[in-house]
Amino acid sequence: MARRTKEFAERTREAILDAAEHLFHQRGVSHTSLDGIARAAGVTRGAVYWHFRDKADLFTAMQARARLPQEDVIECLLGEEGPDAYRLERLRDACREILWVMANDERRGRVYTILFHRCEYVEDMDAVAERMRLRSEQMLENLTRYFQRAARRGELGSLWQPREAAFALHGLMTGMLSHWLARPDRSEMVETGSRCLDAFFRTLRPDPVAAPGGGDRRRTGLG
Amino acid sequence: MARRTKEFAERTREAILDAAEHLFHQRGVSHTSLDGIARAAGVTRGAVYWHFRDKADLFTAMQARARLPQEDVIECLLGEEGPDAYRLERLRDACREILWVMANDERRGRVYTILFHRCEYVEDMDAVAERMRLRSEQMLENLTRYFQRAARRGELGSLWQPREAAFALHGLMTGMLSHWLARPDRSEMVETGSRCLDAFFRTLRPDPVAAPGGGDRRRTGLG
DNA sequence: CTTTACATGCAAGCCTGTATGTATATATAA
DNA sequence: TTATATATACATACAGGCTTGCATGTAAAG
Repeated sequence: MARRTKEFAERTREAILDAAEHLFHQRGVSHTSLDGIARAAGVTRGAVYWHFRDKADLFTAMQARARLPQEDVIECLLGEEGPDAYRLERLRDACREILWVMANDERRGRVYTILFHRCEYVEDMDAVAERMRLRSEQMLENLTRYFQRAARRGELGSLWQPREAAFALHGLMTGMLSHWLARPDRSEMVETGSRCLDAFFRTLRPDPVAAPGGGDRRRTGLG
Repeated sequence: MARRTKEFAERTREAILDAAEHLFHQRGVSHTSLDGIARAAGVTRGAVYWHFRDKADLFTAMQARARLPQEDVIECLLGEEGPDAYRLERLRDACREILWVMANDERRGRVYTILFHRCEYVEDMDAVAERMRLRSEQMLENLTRYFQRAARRGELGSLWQPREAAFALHGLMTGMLSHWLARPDRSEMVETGSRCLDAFFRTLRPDPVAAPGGGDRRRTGLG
């Protein structure tokens, strides 16, 4: 065959990325050959090498395509203004949504499973590893900033310092994601995960609501 | 060369395991060849194939050699009796010790870094992956049981159910380990990690010390 | 003399990178 | 508008390296 149209080429590129995503997920990154990807995509290695420099480049593109929700969510929250900004409930809901996305969005679930359990962060992947580390630092900073502002609003209890709360939440989320993404059955991921988040966020509050008689635990919504 | 003594063979075996551990850590499991391991150990592939069936077998042996502290610790705690049994402080200290071990015991640190970030849980490694999953489930069960007994002793606050506390602690530990094991510098691992654990465990307590007038947040140490 | 604890050699497969072929879309010029 | 040139989007072919698994030595321990 030969050159089709520009949009056809784009579809080829997407097919290659799809194939890579599935094969990386099934067999792991380093056990997947470019030839295997090409054939799964219905093309030859020529096409792969046309669109991507090498496997690491392909991997990066695959990762970028499933633009990970975390960063966006937090940065979005950090940009907020108004009476509801920096309420802990907002952050908790954002975390809950991340769990939901990972459990229900097949692409995100696959890509993150690959990132967690199907690739080795060495050699040609060390650029990827460095990006992952940086993102993680960035996330910690953003969370810390969020908790700082929440604390300024009186949302954070005296038991927690912003930085420790950030580390704890980040660790908690990472651990839960790692746990469930290692398993095919994610039916209880959202439910159990949300309960953990609820419990954790309740402990962040300044007034832990000693459940006086069984009253509701929501604050009156005056903000 | 030829057959030396039995103990010499054992030393050869250890040398192979040492080499494998370092190379897996440096270059990742699937990017490390048995020939590379053999040469790093000062032998040939013949020796490797004599002692181990294949790479997966070698990997398993390497993992087993650095018998992971977690299981032992928890099972040890679960076997305890007496007035101090099932105090949350005991569990917290155990978690803290795990952090310390990972930061200071080079072998454990390396092996766990490999398990977290240097291998792909697929294909020939799926037996390993299954074991990891089972361990994780086991750990969750043990933690749940511990928190149940702690709750029976009145150590657990009403905000937490044992199962959620177990999930949260497990996630928190996994996340923190994953975070720091991805980085060469673990100087603040124990300190920051311990502060997170302290904060987390304080929130588990039945009486969250509502800081009535701004007083100190530590309990009087009669426990 | 047999078994152990390796070393060495060989065949085969797989994967990568690159070089080269090729047909077509598209730009350009006449 | 048509003819031509060129860049595009791949397919194919080739060389080379790296691994693995096995088969076959081999020297010393027991």
